[in-house]
Amino acid sequence: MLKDRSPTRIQKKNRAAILEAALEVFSAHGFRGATVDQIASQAGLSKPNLLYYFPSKEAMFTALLSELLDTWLDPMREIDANGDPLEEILAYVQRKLQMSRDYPRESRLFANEIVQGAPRMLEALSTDLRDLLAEKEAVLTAWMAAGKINTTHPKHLMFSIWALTQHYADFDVQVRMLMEPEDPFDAAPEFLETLYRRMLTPTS
Amino acid sequence: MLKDRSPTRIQKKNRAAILEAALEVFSAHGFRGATVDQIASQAGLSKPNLLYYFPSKEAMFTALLSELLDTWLDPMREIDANGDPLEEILAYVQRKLQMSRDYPRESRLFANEIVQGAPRMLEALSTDLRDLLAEKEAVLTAWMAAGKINTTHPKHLMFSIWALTQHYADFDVQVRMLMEPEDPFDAAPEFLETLYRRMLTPTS
DNA sequence: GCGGGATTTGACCAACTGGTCAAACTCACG
DNA sequence: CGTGAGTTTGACCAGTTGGTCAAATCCCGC
Repeated sequence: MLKDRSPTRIQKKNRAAILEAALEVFSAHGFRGATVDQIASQAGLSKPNLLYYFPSKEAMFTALLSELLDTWLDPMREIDANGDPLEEILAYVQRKLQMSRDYPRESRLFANEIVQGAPRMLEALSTDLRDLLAEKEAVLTAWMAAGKINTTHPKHLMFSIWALTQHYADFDVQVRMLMEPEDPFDAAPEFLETLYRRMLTPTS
Repeated sequence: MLKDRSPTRIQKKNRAAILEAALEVFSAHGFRGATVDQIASQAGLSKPNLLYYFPSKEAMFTALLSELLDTWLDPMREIDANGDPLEEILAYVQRKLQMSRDYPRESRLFANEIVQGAPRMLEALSTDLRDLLAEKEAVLTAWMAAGKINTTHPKHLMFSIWALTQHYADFDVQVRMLMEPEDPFDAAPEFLETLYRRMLTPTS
């Protein structure tokens, strides 16, 4: 039986290996489509051994989600209310795009879950994400009121950034198929910078 | 045994009921997550009866995809090379947004499939969608060359329209959760019109 | 090097799932 | 009507899946 003392060396290594394997499999097949056997073989462990470290498949999934959500929201946290408004937003867009390039599995994990109604994630989203969005929405609104950036609906502005950047990770196969042999990430940064610069530069 | 003569009244009704139920269930749970029993009970038929009309779960899914893909691409087909460039694009964005509002299940069906690598759809996409995109890309390029709209990467422009409009259907739960009690579709049309107007209006 | 907790696993189980099939039922039409 | 094709289904099957468990093995501090 696994006690909840401070984790041993082996526990740390195996839990990490399991979560890494779970990310690989869950992001590719969704919760229902993934099997514990797949995760086990991906992690190089036996199925009963996985269930020694996590009480259930569900527990692996939620552990993975809560471990990743924080990292996933970091680019938004870094938006600095005291920086130059337009440059702050453009930098946020680029950070988010970078996340799609570097961590597409994480993006697809969340996408899979939300498309299906986020049954296991809605609670986390409705606290962490909601609070963070409210905070940054206030920053955007202040910038708009001060005439630093063009006025628009701040929430839809944020949604648009998420949609555009995550699209390159979530719909990767489609985008790559339509762009081959080019790499979508070659032109995407410039495209998005141009788009948001034109969108937000104040028309004095 | 089901012959491939012209369909009887009953065949038409039941095939339609099955595909409607399949759309409901597949779009909510993905291919792997959906069960034939679920589809059967949603359609008000018995499981063996479904398998009388379709040889397998896979066949229901692919029948559904090929039936819907055409409709899904219609808004893009309607882009008129002889219309006013900016207005044509803005109208396309609105048609696509309307699709997300009126047919969110279709959007999520495709999203589910593409996020997971589009294993059963890549072939259709790589012919129908690829050809259509190539055609409309040429139109966009001509408009840009003629100075009718601002110059950007035409493929990324199309991707951005898909990403932004489908986001409201695919991530519906998240968007609604963050906007409640407002309806996202109230402000979305205006937001997207403003965005693409600013993005594409030629800077003479 | 040994004792006991930590870790690992083969064997197993019950539930579920896609699919089959023969028998029953229904319906259109002569 | 009656009859044969079209339609429906209860019972069933084999493979898969999440999860259990007792026994075996490993590993660390003494």
